[in-house]
Amino acid sequence: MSFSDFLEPVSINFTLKDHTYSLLKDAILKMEIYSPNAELRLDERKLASQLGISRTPIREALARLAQDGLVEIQPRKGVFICQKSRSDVLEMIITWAALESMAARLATSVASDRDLRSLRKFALKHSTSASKAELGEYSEMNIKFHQRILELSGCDLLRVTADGLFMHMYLVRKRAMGESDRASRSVQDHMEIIEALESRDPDLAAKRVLEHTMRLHSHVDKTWNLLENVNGNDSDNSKSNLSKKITG
Amino acid sequence: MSFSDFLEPVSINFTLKDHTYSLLKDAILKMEIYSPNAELRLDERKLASQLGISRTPIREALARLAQDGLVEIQPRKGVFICQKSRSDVLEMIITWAALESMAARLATSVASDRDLRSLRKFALKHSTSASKAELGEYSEMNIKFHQRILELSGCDLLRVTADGLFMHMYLVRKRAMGESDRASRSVQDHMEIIEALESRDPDLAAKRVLEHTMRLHSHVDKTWNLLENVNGNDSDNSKSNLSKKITG
DNA sequence: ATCAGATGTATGGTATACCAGATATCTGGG
DNA sequence: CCCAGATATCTGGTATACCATACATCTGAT
Repeated sequence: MSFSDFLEPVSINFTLKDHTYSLLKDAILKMEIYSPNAELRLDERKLASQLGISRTPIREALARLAQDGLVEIQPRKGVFICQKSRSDVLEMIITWAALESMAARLATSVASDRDLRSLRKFALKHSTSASKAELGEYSEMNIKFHQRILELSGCDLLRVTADGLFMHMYLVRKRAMGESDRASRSVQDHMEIIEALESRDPDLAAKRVLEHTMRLHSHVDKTWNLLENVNGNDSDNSKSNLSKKITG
Repeated sequence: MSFSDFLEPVSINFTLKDHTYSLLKDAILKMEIYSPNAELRLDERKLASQLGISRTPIREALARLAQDGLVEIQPRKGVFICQKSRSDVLEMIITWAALESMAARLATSVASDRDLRSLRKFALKHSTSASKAELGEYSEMNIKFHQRILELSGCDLLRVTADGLFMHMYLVRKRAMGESDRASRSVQDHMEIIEALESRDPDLAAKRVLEHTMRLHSHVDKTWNLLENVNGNDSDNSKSNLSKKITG
């Protein structure tokens, strides 16, 4: 074994730009952007010196993050992490509902019996964590369940688009999600969704996913009460109690 | 009137980066990217000299376009305009259907009678151009009609997300859309959608939008037969004839 | 004491130089 | 004539210098 056999290249196609993009994205998603002392401003030069690279790849990464809606670049002012308002979050949930409802509709046609059995098994396995109030774990599995439905649709664009929304939901997860009384209802919903998929009924599956997700909409609508000051008057939106109206 | 009164500033917050982004985006959307002699590669230095600016703002604009999925940046290879495969387009239509169907659902609750009257008037006004086979005009109005429904949902995220899809559809409009026998059916569909909205029936409105858009899916599925060589084997996708299965 | 204007500084916007990988071209041996 | 290896060059990746704006601070006049 010669010396050069140990020299595995660092990974081909590696670019600082892409690396910085993931790095910044993860950092933003992990940080508590709603804590009162959160530093919302990103200083290019500071980031550059912290990461030990120049500003160029950082600026390109920031341009991508801005396109994602994660940060806002104000010309000659600075780049700031975007805080989501209640109505932003409610719109995300609506859009998510639209996508996943369609995914469920597709899944009744294209998912295999094996896939559905696997989904049921997954849901059952994690149903206990809901009752035990292990909310962190449950929340994690909850997301996975929904992502799985998106995957089973076979439509990658639905999945990718929804992933973009989940990313933002992750930002506000601690504010909007996870109360124990919702978890048991959620488990029941999931089972009914699986049954609809198994019965290969596109309308029923779509309806159940829609209703399930719109229950989250109602919940967030009622319980979002934090730091409203940052975005001022946000309570006049006309989507209040929308969930019941539109699910027929 | 003094001299300086004539010196109107160029427009505040103007940046070359943003300007270049719109410029390149429009250029890409307008060009015939499927013509056999289309130049798919974008040369940073060439663009820079053509626009008379440096590479930096161009690179930032390209980073954003890549995030949009309009171009692909291959590290140390080059940046290329993305050609859409048939299955890409079919997935876009599915996702579009999901979004607009939800928009119609919402619109039954939040759109005013006045808005709906205006929509009906708009559809009637342009229904003639369909029969006159003025396909260019009809196609334009067709898009507008659908965008209007997205607007009437009151959910900006639905609208914005769908706009991102329309943008891509624009790229392939000459291949996928506009045959005169579809136009008259389309007009009829539109009227039925408006009726559903006016009757304030969320399920019916959602269903009719879904079926309408999935008819486009079927149409593209059947008629997409161009330049398949660029993306190789693309006919094995399992979404063929999906439209009928999933609309119940 | 207060505030308009001047000045300084921080920070994003842009241009440019240089580096490195990828590809095309050349060249010499077989 | 063909092909492997060397070489040239093209082009994207990165670093850095410089410019312009926005904002803070200072200064002096009222």
